[in-house]
Amino acid sequence: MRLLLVEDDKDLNRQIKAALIDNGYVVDSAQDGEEGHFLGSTEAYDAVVLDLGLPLMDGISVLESWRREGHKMPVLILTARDRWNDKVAGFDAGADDYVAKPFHMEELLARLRALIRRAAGHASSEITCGPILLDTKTSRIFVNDAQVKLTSLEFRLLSYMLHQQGRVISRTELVEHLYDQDFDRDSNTIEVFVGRIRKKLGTNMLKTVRGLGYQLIEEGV
Amino acid sequence: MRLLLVEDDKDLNRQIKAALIDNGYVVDSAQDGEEGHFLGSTEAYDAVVLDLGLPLMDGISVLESWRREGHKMPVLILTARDRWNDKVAGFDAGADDYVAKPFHMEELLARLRALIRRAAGHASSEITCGPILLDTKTSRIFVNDAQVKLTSLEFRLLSYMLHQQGRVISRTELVEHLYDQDFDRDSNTIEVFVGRIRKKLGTNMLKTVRGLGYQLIEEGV
DNA sequence: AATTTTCATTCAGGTCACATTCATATAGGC
DNA sequence: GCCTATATGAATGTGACCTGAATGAAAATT
Repeated sequence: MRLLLVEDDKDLNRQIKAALIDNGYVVDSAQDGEEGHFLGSTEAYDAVVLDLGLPLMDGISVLESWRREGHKMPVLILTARDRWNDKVAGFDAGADDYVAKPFHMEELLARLRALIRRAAGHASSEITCGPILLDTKTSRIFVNDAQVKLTSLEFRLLSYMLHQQGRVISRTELVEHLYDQDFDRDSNTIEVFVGRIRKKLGTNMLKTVRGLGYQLIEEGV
Repeated sequence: MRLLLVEDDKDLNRQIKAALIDNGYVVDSAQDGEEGHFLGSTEAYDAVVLDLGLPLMDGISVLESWRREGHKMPVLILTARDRWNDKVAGFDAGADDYVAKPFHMEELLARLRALIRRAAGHASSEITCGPILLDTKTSRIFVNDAQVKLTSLEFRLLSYMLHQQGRVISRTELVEHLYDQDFDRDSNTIEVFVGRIRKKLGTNMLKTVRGLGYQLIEEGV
């Protein structure tokens, strides 16, 4: 999952970014409203963490601008506690959630998890696809109740496909969500990972759709 | 919009219910966990406001139970401020949002609006033509609920004809939509594809209009 | 009915996308 | 700092599927 973090406070930015990366997200970060707006408009993110008090361009304006341009990614707003009128403005500008500073990192992470899985259309924190089960709070994968041990990138790839299950996902989309911005896309790493995941899962649910990409689908045969 | 409110505090229950009704919602309310769980399991709600501290059955258990049963309606949790670990548990149980008591009614309403708005974006888009069904999300074709496996170009051709169903579509139009620009149009690939699709579908709904092209039409065998 | 045109069907190359394997680079843990 | 686990890129193999030609069937035109 690829996230955008827009926060001008350097320390806080670094701190949040580190926590997100620790939790397996791919993170781009911006330190002012204009850069944040630009990134959010041009790159594909699964969610955004957006501070409201920003230099150059206000957070609410950034958000309104995205929504006007048709970007629908979930946005979690970050701002000072007890400015609840800001919250109402934020929600009406199209925010999906709100966290008051100072906050516990666990809460931010929990809200992000909820946001991302809900954006994919899943209600509970466990995402299943046939015999495959992903527990999003512990980041573990099970097949028929037996845990499957995946490496970091294997997990991220499968996790993304579980969130998007059913859809046909192109290799470029996978690359965009697994790696940050620049990536030398001339190699066949995706194919290699798909191969390894298939072997570890022991099912043939991860299908290839020739010419288009891959598809995770619940179906025996 | 129909909402369920589960809150044991009588005053608060009445107060929230009144505010919701004022805002045009239809509201059912419950005063304990068991009643709340029963209503949420048996009735169809667009969203739920759920207190955590409840008699008879705890809020988290109610929520987990719903999710296990497959109910996907958005749930907003209500509980005492600064019990942030409750929030984490709530989100991981499948909550979509959280409001701390005491709260401003405007905030609750704003969050509910955001929740409902977001949940609305998940209508599955399917296109049908008689017994043929195209699930655009998963890019699959079904005939009488049996999946038909098509190759990439076969799929694109049929998909285009489904979108244009009823119209007579010339071979050149098909070629233009299947291939980019220049194509050595001296071969009979379209005819070959049409033949293959007809065989796979097993219906004769893909008619040929002599001299003009093809037409996908809903009409018995 | 004969001829011509248009469409259907079958089939065998040949290509390209994908799978697989391995060797090397890199990172992370102790 | 070493060692193991993991990521990466290249080489090679393999099969699916697109293509085009050849043949056959069905309309349409005479």
